[in-house]
Amino acid sequence: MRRLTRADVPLATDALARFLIGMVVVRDLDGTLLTGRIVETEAYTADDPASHSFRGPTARNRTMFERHLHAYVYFIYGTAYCLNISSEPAGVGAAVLIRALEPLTGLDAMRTQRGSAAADRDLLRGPGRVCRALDIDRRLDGADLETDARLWLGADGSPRPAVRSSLRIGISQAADRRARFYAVGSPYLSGRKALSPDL
DNA sequence: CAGAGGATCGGCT
DNA sequence: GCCGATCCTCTGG
Repeated sequence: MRRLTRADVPLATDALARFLIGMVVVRDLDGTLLTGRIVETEAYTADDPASHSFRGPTARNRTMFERHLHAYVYFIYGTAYCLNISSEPAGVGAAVLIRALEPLTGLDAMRTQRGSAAADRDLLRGPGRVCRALDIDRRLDGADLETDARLWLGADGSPRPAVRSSLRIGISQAADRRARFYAVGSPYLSGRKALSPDL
């Protein structure tokens, strides 16, 4: 598995969100590798009222303003963390939300983290589950994914899946933007089935 | 300083 | 499908 560098990936948010479908999230838990293939993302741009960055930098969202390939991790609903990858050059507040992964390796460790005997299909289906299973929380906020030992992105040379777009999930502002991207036909997607048609 | 609301999940109907 | 849990962050006074 080759580690992705900044030179490998698009700067622009929507292009990055699309590019990341098929890439691999690698979480190194003291030498145990938990990995999953990205099957679903959402783009949040600086001019998007639904984006945390829309009203400018704050203590919470500051890593959205880092240059691309930094981890932006935030806590939501008192119960869940969400993992994002910052996009765009430094100073522009934008990121890609990782919504779902197909589990590849370390499934037993993921179940331990989840604290349940979840089926493979449910281990990483949804942004909160991804963070629970991969032990991702605010400690990883701001991590540089090009150099950090704990969390990085990989390319394993597998064929690129077909990608389609849809409306985003759980959004009330700018709800009409088609900024969700998914691997067509993947059984590991979150959300209602109607949002992820195969054709 | 108080109040509202949120890029969710799991359990129940 | 709906509802509650749970708490951090931002906003306004």
